[in-house]
Amino acid sequence: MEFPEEEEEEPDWLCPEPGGRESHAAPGRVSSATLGAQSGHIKTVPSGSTAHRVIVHTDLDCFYAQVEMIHNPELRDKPLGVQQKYLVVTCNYEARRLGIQKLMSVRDAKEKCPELVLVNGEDLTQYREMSYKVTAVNLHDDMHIRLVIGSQIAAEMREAMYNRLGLTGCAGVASNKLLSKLVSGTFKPNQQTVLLPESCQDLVGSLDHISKVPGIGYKTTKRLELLGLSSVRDLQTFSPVILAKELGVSMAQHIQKLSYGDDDSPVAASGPPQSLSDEDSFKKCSSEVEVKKKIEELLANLLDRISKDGRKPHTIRLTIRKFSSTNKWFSRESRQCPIPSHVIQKFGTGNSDVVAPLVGILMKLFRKMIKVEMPFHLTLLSVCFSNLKALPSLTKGSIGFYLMRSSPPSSSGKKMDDVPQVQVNSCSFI
DNA sequence: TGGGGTTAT
DNA sequence: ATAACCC
Repeated sequence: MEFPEEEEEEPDWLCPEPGGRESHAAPGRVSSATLGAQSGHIKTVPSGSTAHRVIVHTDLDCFYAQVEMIHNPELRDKPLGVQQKYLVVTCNYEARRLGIQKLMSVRDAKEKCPELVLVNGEDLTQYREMSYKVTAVNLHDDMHIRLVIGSQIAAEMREAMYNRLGLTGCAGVASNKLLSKLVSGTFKPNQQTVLLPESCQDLVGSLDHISKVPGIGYKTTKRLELLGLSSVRDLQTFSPVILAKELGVSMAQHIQKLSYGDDDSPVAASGPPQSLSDEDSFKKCSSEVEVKKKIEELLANLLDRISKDGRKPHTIRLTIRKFSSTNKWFSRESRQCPIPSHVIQKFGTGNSDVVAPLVGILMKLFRKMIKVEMPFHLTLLSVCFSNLKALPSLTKGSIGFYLMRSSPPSSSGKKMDDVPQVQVNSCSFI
């Protein structure tokens, strides 16, 4: 029947943070100049630590008594107890100064403090109502705080990008990936923008066409246009049932959510690329011999890059684009297959062991798409290595992995001063 | 529109 | 394994 409360002397190893009351930081656009200057101390995080969360627990002071005082302000400066049956279940701090404790009997309380004012707290309705409001405020303010912190992090990321690489860029800070991407370009060179939750609908509404929604590409746009949809509003208000008939339930739900700015897709750390490819386009390629020659060029290039990367591909893919006067672009076809394990082994060593078998595989893939006894006309060839697997010992989550330069580890001649200038296990923050 | 790249089915 | 999507 009572919200938990904590009653403790202030310990001397902690101190209250100053000024919670007046700190109404307003998120909005944040100039990098404003944020460039904050500084601070260095936190060291043990490698492999899972300490990446900040938990804030809030604990209201004598909740029931506060609610009563809000409803009847005259009680503010008086000792007040909230009574349920024969118990004073909680009381305000004035009453506590006078010796009243939680769950004291009414008789004991009156004895201790005859001036104690008692209100009946057996009907929980007003407390429940206030409780709903508390969670709503927490939700709202939590978002607010996250956005403020997000804008500081964005500023730090841009600072780091500039200091370390000399690159400038924009950033968008919002409650999900879709929105942050959409808002990031609002102010264009080298600025950042925070999207307030209230402005979310204005943002998606400001898009002049469905094709501007990230996630709705060329094909989907065409299909939506056939349904008569062109504005974001059109998509928002379109019948979900009919949309699902056209695109399937999953796609329909997905893009309709996007049209409202809803996006629950998780953020994934990107790290190094998941595939490496090389492609070339040309006016015409129509004989098997030519194809083989092009493929050998592409492959040589890729082999070079993959050996610098250090990882080994387990899948290989060949992509072609056939000439066609209508539907001029984007009809690509591809075939892929696993790379035999005995070929994979030979990757780090001199590449020439690997070329012949791979060309053989690629030509087989080619013949799966093109009947070579018939005339053909290609305008593009592409070779792709994917399903890249790290060498042993360099584990994919490790810090070293992400700090590693693009050159492969070499067994000889690596001096200690080649090692990164950055302290590996210290992160500077806020 | 070239040369990448990732994700959904 | 392949098409669709994105920048």
